[in-house]
Parts: sequence; structure tokens; C-alpha cells
Amino acid sequence: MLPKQWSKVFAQQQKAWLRHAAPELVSSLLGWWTRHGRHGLPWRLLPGGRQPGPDDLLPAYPIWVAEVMLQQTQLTVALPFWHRWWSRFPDLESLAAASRQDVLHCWQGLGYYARARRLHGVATDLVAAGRPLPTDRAGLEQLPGIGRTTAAAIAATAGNSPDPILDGNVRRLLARLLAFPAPPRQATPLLWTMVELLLGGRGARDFNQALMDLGALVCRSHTPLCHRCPWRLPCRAYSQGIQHQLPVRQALAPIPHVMVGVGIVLDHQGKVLIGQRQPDGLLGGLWEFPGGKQEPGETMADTVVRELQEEVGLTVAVGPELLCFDHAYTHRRLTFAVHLCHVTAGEARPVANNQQIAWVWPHDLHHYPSPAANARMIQALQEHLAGT
DNA sequence: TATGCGTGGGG
DNA sequence: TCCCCAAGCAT
Repeated sequence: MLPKQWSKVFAQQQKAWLRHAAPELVSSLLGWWTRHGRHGLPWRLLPGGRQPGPDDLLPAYPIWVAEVMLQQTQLTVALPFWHRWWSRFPDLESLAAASRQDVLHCWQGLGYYARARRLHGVATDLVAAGRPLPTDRAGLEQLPGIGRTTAAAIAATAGNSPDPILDGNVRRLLARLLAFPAPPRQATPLLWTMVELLLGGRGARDFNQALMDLGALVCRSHTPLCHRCPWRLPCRAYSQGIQHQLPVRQALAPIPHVMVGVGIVLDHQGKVLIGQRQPDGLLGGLWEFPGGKQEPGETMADTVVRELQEEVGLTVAVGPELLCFDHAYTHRRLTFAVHLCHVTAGEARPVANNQQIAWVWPHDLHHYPSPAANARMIQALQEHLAGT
């Protein structure tokens, strides 16, 4: 980390330069964007792909949904989910009228499930109060799940308001343009000031989209394509030849690895047992086969027996391993060992970690929203049953 | 200020 | 294979 005094001097110098250089930077950015072709979100979501003029107002609801889906998620990944959502919940009222299960089911596979819960909660509250979705940044920022960047993205995309964003693309662009000597991981006040100076108070619809396109297509994380960049000449990282070393990376904490034992319990009819996770926290509200962490000294069979006892009050006999695979979350790595089981004693009931349980026909499992790792287990189970 | 929160694509 | 990381936010 840099000495505090040094940072302050650096910030003052950069701000002064940016005030001076902003008009030319914006002009070359928008020029590049116009020549290059517009790839921004509103041009993908509007009927017929028509292009909005500067004074056009676009509907806030679909943009709100899209921008929340796009938090920490790339456009190409989110787009199919957005289309599914759009056909299922085309307006605030239909979303408010849906059940939590339907909403999670539509979101299944996209991750960060609290986003879906909050979208649903906001829709429910607004419709109950008879109020529309806010369209200004301040109003949007009051909603749960909406921070400054998402609020600005919605307001600027829908209404061309003068609200810059500061997402990962913009942080990386600024880090290179200014040869930023510290990790720009968080949206700091300094970085906000920088992007405000750059925008200069004009409508931000095209500006925000152009910045994100430049970051995604040219000023890429691994291999920046500087020869195509409209900011190549003013870019300090490029002039110093250090564009590959920027942005400065933040040291990451080591990621723990955990072994997890999972039991797929079949009853005498052939139904299987699933449990629904608590509504909040990791994978909240999703359904999965019972299981949990392997404790020191346990065999995997021990783990499955103990977890089934603790979670659903069943005593089971552990059969053969159905499959074993790795799954990585952002802050944890898991290895799942999945075993077929049958009940030897007890009656299934929700005890810990579950708000409810259900015995389900294997071919009905897809009606229950479940995390990606569990979806792999379901597939393996169905292949196993088809083969026997 | 640091950490929890998912998943899939790309080097 | 392994690691990074992506249109962030809440606590």
C-alpha cells in the first residue's frame, strides 16, 4: 500500500488532469463506440432492436430486472435468464402475484439467489402500496438490492439521467488510464469523483454503455487490445508499457476445501427425500438432497448417516456411491460424495437447516428450485434409475 | 473495512 | 487442471 501522503498527491494530480482532459476523452470514447457498433443492454432488450434517442424514456421494469441479473454476471450468461423471466413475469404486477418458489425457479442456475428474493420483495411491496418503480437514482437506491451503480445504470439507461456507473469495467479502465497504483476493487469516493469528472454532467445513457463496451471488448482484463483503443494515447499505463500489470490485484484469502456427504434416500415406493433450505443465507429457499460436512475421523458413510439423523431424523443404511464431484463457490471449495440410501428407522421430519421436507418422485424433482450442484446429482440419479 | 454471496466462461 | 473473475450489494 502507498503512503497516505503520496496517495493524496496522486489523487489531486489525477483529478486536475481529468478535468482538463475529460471533453476529449468522452468525445473519442463516443466516437469509437458509434463506429464500433452499439452493444449495450437497451439495444438488446428493446423490441426490434431499435435505438433510443437521447430524450426517449424506456420502461424501467425490464431494465431493473436486467441490471440486477447483471450484478457480478456477464451479459451473455444473464441474457437467457432475462428472456425466461420476461416471458414469465412481464410486469411488476405479475411478479408480485408470483410465489417465492416460482421466482426462485425462474432464477435457478443464475446464482446469488438473494437478488431474486429482493426483486420479488420489492415488487410485492410496490404493488401493495400502489406505487410504480422509481426511475430516478435516489429513489432506486432506496430499494433493497440496489446500490449506486445499479441505480445509476437503471436511471441512465431508462431516462438518460446524468448518473455515471462504477462497475468492474470502469474501475479497470480508470486503473489503466490513470496508472492507478492501488487495487481498484471497491468503488471508492476517489473513483466516483473520477468518473463524475469524466462524464461532466451530461446524459449518461450512451456514456455508460460505451464505457462498459470499451472495458469488455478492448480494455480486457487479461489481454487488453490497446491497438484498438481510443484512449491509447492518453492512457498512462500504455505509455509506461504496464497495461498488463494493471489493475493492481488484491491479495486473496486462501479458499478452504470441504468434503460433503450427501444421501439420496429412496423409500419403498421409489420417492426420494429433499429438504428446503432456510429462506435466507447461502442458497436460501432452494431444495436439495440432505447432507453436510464430513467431520474429522469420519468415513463418508458415517457422515451421511449422521447428517441424515441430524437434518431429517432418519436412520439410514448407506449404499454405494452414486457420484463424486467438485464444486467451487466464491469462498469455498466443496467435494460432494453422493450415496444412495434407504431408511432403516424413523420418520422424516425437518429438524435442522431445513424449513420443510418432501418425498418426491424422481421425475418431479425439476419442479423444485435447486442449486447447480444438486442439479448434477439429480441428473446422475435419473441416469442411474433409467439404467436399472 | 472485510467478508459472504453462485455460477460459468476463458486464459 | 487450476485460477481468475464478471454490468455489486449487504452486513
